[in-house]
Amino acid sequence: MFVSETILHADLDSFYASVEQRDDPSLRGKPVLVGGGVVLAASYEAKAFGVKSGKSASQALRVCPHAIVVPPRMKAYTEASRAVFEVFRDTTPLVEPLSVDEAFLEVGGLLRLAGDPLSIAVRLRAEVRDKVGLPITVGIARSKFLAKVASAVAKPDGLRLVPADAELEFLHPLPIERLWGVGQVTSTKLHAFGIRTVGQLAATSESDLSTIVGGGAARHLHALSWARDPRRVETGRRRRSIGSQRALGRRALSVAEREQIVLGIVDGLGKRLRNAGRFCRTVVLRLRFGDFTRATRSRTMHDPTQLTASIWATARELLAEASPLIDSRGVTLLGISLTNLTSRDDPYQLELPLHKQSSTALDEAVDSLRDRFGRAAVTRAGLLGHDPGLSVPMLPD
DNA sequence: TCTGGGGTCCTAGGACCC
DNA sequence: TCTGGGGTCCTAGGACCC
Repeated sequence: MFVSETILHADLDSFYASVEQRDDPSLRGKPVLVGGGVVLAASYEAKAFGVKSGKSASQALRVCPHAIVVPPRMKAYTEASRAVFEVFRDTTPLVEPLSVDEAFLEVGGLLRLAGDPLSIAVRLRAEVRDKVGLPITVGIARSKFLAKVASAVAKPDGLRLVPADAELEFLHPLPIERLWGVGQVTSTKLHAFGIRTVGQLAATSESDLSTIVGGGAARHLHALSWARDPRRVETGRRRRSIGSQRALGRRALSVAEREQIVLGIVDGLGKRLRNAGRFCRTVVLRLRFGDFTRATRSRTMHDPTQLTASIWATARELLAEASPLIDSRGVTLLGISLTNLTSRDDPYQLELPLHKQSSTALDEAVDSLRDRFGRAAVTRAGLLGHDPGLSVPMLPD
C-alpha cells in the first residue's frame, strides 16, 4: 500500500476562546470574546455574527451585543499548547510548529507502525479531545499548503483529506484569499483584474501576474494555484527574531518616560534571550505614530550579545536618533525586536582573504584570533589550511 | 470605526569587497 | 588608469499570518 497524502496540518479551533469554554462550562455554546481593547479570539458562536479577531471589542459588541468578554489568561493557553504539542510528538517525531496552536506533522513513515494518515488523524483528534479537552481540526494532503487549506476549509472541529488525484478540483473553486500570501493588499489588486478564485489565478500567466503583484509573489502564487509546493516538514527550525512592544495611547511622553518604557522592554527581552541560550546582533526600534504609519530604526552590533546592558546601550542610541521623528509625529507605540539571532555553538565564519595576506598580515590575524578564541583554538597552519574562510565556534560576550 | 502583540518573509538601495 | 560584474551585509519598509 502506498499513500502520498502524508502531511497533517493540525489547528486548534478558536484556541483562546476554546480554552475559556473548556474551563468555564457556563461559557459553552455562547459567543465568547477573549481580549480587552482588541479581540484576541472569538468563539465560533461569536464568529457566526461576523466577529473576527483583531477587531476592537467595542466593534465586536456592536455586531454581537450579547457576547461575553473575558480577559486573556496567557498562562492557561501556554499550558494547553504544551499539552497539545505533547500529543503531536507522541504521534510522530516530525513536528513543525507554526504557532502556539498549529503545526505540521509528517506521518508518511508510520504506515506499518500506526496506520494510514487518515486513521492517524482520527486518533490525533480524539486524543487532543480526551487528554486536553479542546477541539482541533486536521487537514491531510500531499503538501503543506494543501494540508493547511484543507484544515481551514474543514473548520471547526473537522477533518479533511485532499486526495492527490483531486487537488485542483478542491483548490480551484476557492477564493484567492485562501492562498498563503494573499492578504488585504494583494487581494484588492487581483480583484481589480477580475481574479477572484484560485482557478482564475491559475489561468492567468505568470508574466501577466507579475505585472500585478511583482515577480516574486507571482511565482509563488502561480505555483500554489497549481498545487505546487515542495516544502518538507522541518523539525529543527529556530526562531529568527524576538520582540516586544507597548501601545502608548495618545499622550505625549517625555524623553525619560520613553526611555523607561524601552528599558522595560529590553529588560524582558534580555531575560528571554538568556533563558533560550541565544544571542542577538541587531537591535530594531519600532515606532508607530498617531496616523498609524510606522517606522523602524536598526543597528547591528559588532559582537553578538545576550546582555541587557549592551542591548540597552544600542536601543538608547536608536531612541535618541529617532527623537526628532517622535517629537514631530507623536509616537503611539514603542517596540524592540532583536534579530540576527545565534547560539553559542553556531559556527562563526571569519573572512580571511588569504591569497592577499602578507606574512605579517597573517601573523596579525592569528594574534587577533587567539585573543578572541584562545591560543589553542587557532594555529597559523590551521588558517592556511582553510581558504578563504575559517569556521570556529562563536564565543560571544 | 478603530485598530494588540507576537512573529515570518521579501524587496530594494547603498556600501564595500574581489 | 579605467572599467565591469558579482556577492554579501546592512538598513528601511511593507505584506502577511495567528
